Amino acid sequence: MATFRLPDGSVKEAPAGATSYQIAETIGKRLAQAAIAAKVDGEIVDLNRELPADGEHTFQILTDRDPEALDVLRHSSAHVMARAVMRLFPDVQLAFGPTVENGFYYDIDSPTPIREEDFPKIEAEMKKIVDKAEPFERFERPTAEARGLCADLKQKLKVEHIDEELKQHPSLSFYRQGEFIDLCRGPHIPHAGKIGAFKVMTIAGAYWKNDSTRPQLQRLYATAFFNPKDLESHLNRIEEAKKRDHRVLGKQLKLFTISQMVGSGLILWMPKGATVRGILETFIKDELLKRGYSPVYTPHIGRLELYRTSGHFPYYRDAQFPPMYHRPAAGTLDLCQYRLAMGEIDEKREREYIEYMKQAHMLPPEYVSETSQAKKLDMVHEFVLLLLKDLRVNLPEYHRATNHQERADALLKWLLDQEGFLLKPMNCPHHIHIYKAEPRSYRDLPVRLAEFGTVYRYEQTGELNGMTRVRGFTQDDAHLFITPEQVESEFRANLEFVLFFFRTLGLSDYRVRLGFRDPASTKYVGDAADWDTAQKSLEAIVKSLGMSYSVEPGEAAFYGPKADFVVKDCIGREWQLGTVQLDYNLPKRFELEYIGADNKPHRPIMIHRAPFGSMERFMGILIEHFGGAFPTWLAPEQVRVLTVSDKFRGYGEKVERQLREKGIRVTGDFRSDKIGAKIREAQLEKIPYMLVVGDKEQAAGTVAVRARTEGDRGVKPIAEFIDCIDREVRERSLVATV
RNA sequence: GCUAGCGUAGCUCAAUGGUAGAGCUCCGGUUUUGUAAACCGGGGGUUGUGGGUUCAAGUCCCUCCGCUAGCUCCA
Repeated sequence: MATFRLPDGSVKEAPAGATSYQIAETIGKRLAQAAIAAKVDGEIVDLNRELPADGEHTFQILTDRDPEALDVLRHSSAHVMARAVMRLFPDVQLAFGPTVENGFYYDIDSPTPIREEDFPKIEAEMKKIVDKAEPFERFERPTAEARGLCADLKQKLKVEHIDEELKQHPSLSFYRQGEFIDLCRGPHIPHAGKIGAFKVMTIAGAYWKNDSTRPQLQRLYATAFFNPKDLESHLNRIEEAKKRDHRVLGKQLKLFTISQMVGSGLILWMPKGATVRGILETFIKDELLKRGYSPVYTPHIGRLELYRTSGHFPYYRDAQFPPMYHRPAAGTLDLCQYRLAMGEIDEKREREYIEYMKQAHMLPPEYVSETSQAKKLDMVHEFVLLLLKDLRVNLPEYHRATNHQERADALLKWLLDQEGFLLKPMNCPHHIHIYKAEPRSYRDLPVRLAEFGTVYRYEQTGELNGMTRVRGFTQDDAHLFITPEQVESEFRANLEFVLFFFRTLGLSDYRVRLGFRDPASTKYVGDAADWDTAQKSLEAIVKSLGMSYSVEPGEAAFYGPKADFVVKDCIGREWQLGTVQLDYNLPKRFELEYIGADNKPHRPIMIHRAPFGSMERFMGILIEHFGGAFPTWLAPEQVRVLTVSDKFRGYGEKVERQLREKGIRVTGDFRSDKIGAKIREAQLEKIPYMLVVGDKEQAAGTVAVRARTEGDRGVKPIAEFIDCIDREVRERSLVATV
């Protein structure tokens, strides 16, 4: 006999073999009918799973009112969708079908591709399944037998998954629903009839096991709810959110544009967007000066050698605009040098190199088809010989070299003489050279160098997205050079700095991510001890600030761990904004020093930080955050003067002039339109204040104030309105106060 | 980069394989107006690019470019 404690504190006893459903029945018939699943000792289980035979347990019946039940419903819906797809598409291979934030998906490999026009068919088939309300039945098989069952069902991906990851389990569970059997951990709803509403949303590609070297499957996204009303309101919410899209508002409100001619991912800030950005930049600059930062300016390009030293060029070669060399041949030889220097590489790196060569339009087919690494390197070598001859480059050291590494070295030596330049992908190497420009004493530290630094990265075409993912952007960047004792206070100050900005702008919906090193990956530089030190102090600081955060291995920068502030856009995608990064590695690479109190040289530690991240991305998120309706202190146009008829133009101009003299961003609409039309236009342009002037106002020297959010605010003397709006701006108020 | 979808006037969208059209914007005029759209007229297009099929292509097929969603990547 086991005892189960319910949420209300009451206790139920159940004999061995009893199920959650049976307990629900003892509580009430209606509850049993409404039950979706049960939660036993914190774990969600099927209603008809056998409960523990003895001991004391916590127990809860989940109904459609529990958010966790919705997750169970959606998981079951994924099975229903897969079942429908299998009926409609022959020889379908199933991969994974988990739930996600607002629904679920199933990864599918089908010889005939699924397309959007197939959705109605799939939904109709799903409806048939839901209407039949067949139960989900769980059964277990020893792992070897389970593998056999998957093989019998011709589910190759499931077999592969068992072989790769599930082998160590003694047995595996399946769920059967009618003719459909799926390897699955569960839990599930009792029967398909519980699915009240569903909709297939989109189809997209997704790599098997999220690995770009594996085959690409089709990911079918859908959502499901307990009742149709919830689905409807979910779809409405999506529609509403889309209206906040910064790409739509940016166009409507003339904040920014992107021209194909200028280039993809390159933002053209229009006057209104530039005004908002300028205000934000001034705001940051003022705050930085208060906090002991020194402004610097550095150029947009730098010598390639600089980025070879920092590691940025070799690490992110394929994500950069191609290097600039005076000699066209140098670019080609650079690629060959890169390959020779890598030597024999694994399949994954080879694939990356091939991708990069494709990008450079320099890929001989025989290189791709060649399987031997040694022969590939020989081919590159032959190609170099050809180039050197054709281009009349005299390189005796290359010819004397006896192996590919020596050849790579000889080429590199030549390349370094060629004075290649790179559009800067990062500001840090430049700032480092300002630090290095003079001897530093421990008394000078921290040195805090700040710059709105514009950087360029060649992002993959599929990644480009409005202002949030671009190829040229300006970071509100700064680099701090500090002693080990200063790590904690400086890091803490920076996190507080980011929080201050977010608070000022009313950004409260963010999460903090601690990006740590993935010990299994080779992409990181520096020794493990430095990393451990850095990661431990970082986590301790974040913890002491009382911030909630998640530690994510593999999310670190290649030179150090970081704390990122992550926000969501209007369609739920996450973007990294502010970031604070701890770096023990670049100071080593650049041999940075300061003279300590002991009169001996010491190595400083660096902090990279950008509270906004990039002006472009931040602006994009801010547009969505405010729905394009900026608070008065940020609004590109704060006030519009509207004349009731153009008889009052003279007075309107006087009001406009008085406001402009006080630094208020104001325009006048003196056209011969009706006042209603002018108001409508100003409302649509999301201007915080409209001042209506006509007969009465002209006579009394007043303005009739209309706030965008509040409507008519009554008549005020001009001077009083100026005082009010002035205060609102100085206080950086997020709401209208006039 | 990959998978799927989409590219028609400055913007939002129409147009069975058969003469490219509407609303807004813009320009000219009339109107002189009191808190979310006054009226009349006009301009505007090699239907993203290049090729193909056809008596005939915005529409069907191929190429490239761009955009959208997702995946991979993200210093």
